Amino acid sequence: MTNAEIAGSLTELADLLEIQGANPFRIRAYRNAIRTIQGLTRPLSAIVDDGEPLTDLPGVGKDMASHIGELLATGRLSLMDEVTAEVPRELARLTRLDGVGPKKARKLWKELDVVTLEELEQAAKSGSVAGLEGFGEKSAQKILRAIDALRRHQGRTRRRDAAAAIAPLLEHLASAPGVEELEVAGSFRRGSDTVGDVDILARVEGDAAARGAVVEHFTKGPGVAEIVGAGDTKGSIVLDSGLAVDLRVLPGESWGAALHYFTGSKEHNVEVRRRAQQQGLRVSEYGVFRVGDAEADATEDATEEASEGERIAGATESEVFEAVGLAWIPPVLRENRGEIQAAELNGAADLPDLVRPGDIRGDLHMHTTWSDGKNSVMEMAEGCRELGYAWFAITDHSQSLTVANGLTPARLRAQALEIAEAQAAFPEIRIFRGCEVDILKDGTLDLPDDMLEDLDLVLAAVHTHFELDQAAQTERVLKALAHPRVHALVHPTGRLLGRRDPYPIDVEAVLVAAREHDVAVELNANPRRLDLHDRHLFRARELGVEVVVNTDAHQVSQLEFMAPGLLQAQRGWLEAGHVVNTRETDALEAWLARKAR
DNA sequence: GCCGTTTTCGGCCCGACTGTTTTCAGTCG
Repeated sequence: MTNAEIAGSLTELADLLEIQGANPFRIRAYRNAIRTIQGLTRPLSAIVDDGEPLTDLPGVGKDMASHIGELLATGRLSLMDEVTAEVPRELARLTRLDGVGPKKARKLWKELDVVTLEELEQAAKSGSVAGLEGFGEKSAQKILRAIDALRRHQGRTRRRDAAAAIAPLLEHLASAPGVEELEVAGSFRRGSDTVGDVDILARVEGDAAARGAVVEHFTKGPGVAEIVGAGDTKGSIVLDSGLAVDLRVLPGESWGAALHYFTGSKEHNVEVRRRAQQQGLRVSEYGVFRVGDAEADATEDATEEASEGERIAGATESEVFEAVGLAWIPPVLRENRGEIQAAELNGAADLPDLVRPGDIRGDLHMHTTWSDGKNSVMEMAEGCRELGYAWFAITDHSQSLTVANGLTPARLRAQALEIAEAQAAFPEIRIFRGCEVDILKDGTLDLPDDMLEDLDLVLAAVHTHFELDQAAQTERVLKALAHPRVHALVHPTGRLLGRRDPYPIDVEAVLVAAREHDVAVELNANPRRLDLHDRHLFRARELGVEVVVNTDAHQVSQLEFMAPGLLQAQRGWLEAGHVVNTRETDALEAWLARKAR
């Protein structure tokens, strides 16, 4: 079982235990362990195989270790069987509805015998939900809306699409009177590949009326399809695209605390607060406060401020981190994957020096009109020159990918002439001649060895037979990695965000093999792919597998995809030294030449 | 169910909103 599957099983168990009415702190213990598992970069199976005790993992004790062990060994959980004997399994699904948690789900089940979404919908329409104690007519209506929303809008929005959607709104907000500063927080700021909704923060100096006016201005912005709510501190709207956007208006004294709080991740925030608590501090979106002991509080004025404790930070994010003994942590790292430990000031903070756009010297994956690209070799060269690259590679598709007009050996040789012409026209850039070669179903490559030996660069790619099972798919790719001419495995899992899941493949085995055969893995920077995932990039870094960030541009404008790619690379903790395309021309030539001809 | 710089018991992240109440439980981010 994969870590995700194990986390999924434990989450379902925790949901059901919660509905069953288990000790809330026991539930929290499950969630803590799940969070740890979700943050792991190594497979739990590998940890067990290496003989390391699972109880070394934070939040994992004796019981949790045994649950995980059971799942790994048998794929089942005996405790789950016990719980589902009492609580219907489908009930956990109801808690996914907005406004329905474990308590309400339990009540609906016990009192109305409601288990499924359909049954709940009927009960809400018939009026029996509104008649329940603790529920009312509004609750019933809210449940119906939530059911509708769950059915209608499940998906997440790609970050780049979200950026485009909110750009006019941000411009509109910037012109609102009293707005001193604007920042997009949430997963958007953390550079996630997709976002659920967008959180915008606005710093406004002034009274409640001034803040309320900014919220009202926000609700009248461009593209607003629906106003969900609007008050003095917060407004919620839905854009025409269906993207939900929240605005929060804040005074300067808590700007940094709010920015930190609303940037998240939730897991990161929980960890920071737990840490603060151990130091006698309280962290909230309003600031960092020293917790006074109860007696001292009683002797002070009974004002709200006194009971809140002394504010020691809040205006900037840096001072919030500093107040809890941490260096400022870049938002891309805030996933509770070890960044808090790395930021400990008294442990000489050793946060990674993340790869930056200025480090990039070139791009090793792009297409031209020879296969399915929109621009010529010459035009791509011009585009790369404008980006200031030292080098780049032309890598059209190989012959078997006929839908993309893949190149036969003869056409590849003909293309060499055109590349030579471009090289002559652009002497300041080194142009490499490569190919994105298909990995065939049996793991062999789509071009004869003599052709592969004639190229500067060989990228290996899966474009077909996504239907193979994990064992077969993995074996197929491992065979390709073992070919002595392959420099990199590109878009290694084949996912298309929001459209196609990764094909089943053992990424851990692929990374280990890549290390063994000295093959780089690609981070495909196309915002629809962003493949590899950041967690796998982190793992590649751990294993010492080289990463190459490529745009896979099919037209000149797509060369700009390097930016979203680098954001994801940063989320994988990659530094310039881990990324192949930060190398200067000489070093890159040596890197290419290491694969014996 | 986990954990320990007040350690083997007694704690466990924080604040706000909503709808239902008449002082609060449940839910959310």
